[in-house]
Amino acid sequence: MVFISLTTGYVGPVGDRLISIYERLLSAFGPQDWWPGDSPFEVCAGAILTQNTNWENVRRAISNLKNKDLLRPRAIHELSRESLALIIRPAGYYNVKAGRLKNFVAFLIDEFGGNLDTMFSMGLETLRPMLLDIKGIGPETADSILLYAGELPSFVVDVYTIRALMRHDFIDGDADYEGVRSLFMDHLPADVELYNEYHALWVALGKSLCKKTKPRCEECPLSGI
DNA sequence: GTCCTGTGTT
DNA sequence: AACACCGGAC
Repeated sequence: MVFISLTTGYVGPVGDRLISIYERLLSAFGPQDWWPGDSPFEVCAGAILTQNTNWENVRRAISNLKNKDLLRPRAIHELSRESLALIIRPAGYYNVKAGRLKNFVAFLIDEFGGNLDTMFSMGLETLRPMLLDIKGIGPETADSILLYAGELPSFVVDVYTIRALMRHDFIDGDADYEGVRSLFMDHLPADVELYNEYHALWVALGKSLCKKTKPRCEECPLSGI
């Protein structure tokens, strides 16, 4: 099926399991067509703004930036943190996130002349540790930028992924970010479209059924897997 | 473990 | 009024 055309080799029994989970999610929710962003830079900004924040509030903050023609690296670099904070206010944590956005664009401008194509041409293994060195860019934000803005095959793990995997006993309670990311990357082909869709499907599951409180487990497409 | 914060839901 | 929201720094 889809799996065969994506596969570069045998991915093992764990990979087979991960693929069957993927196929169930895809059947239940359909293709998600992420990321909601008109440009790679918008995706980078969205990845920072959505930290622990619902997407609707992020969308408002991005809309504010667009309306002022400020959704550009140079523009954000030249804005004061205080001014930027007021503009992204709907996203919450606005003082923190204004600093984080400016940290990212300072890195982008200093290291790559403000050019995202140049940044992503560094490749996954080189770029990921560089992104993680930026204050305010943690593993989930870095992987979201790499995968959804750069189209580099870095699997994104989030609270929804962890929660669902724990509820189905695929991972235990002390599982950390890198461990769960490795679970996917060590057993699946390094395929951008697969990683894109798979993460988006975990989010679809987490928002609709596998919620923090009052999960609707009886409707779970993964029951009995 | 605690802090950072607006907006919608319960 | 309390909780939840595609985290990360300290």
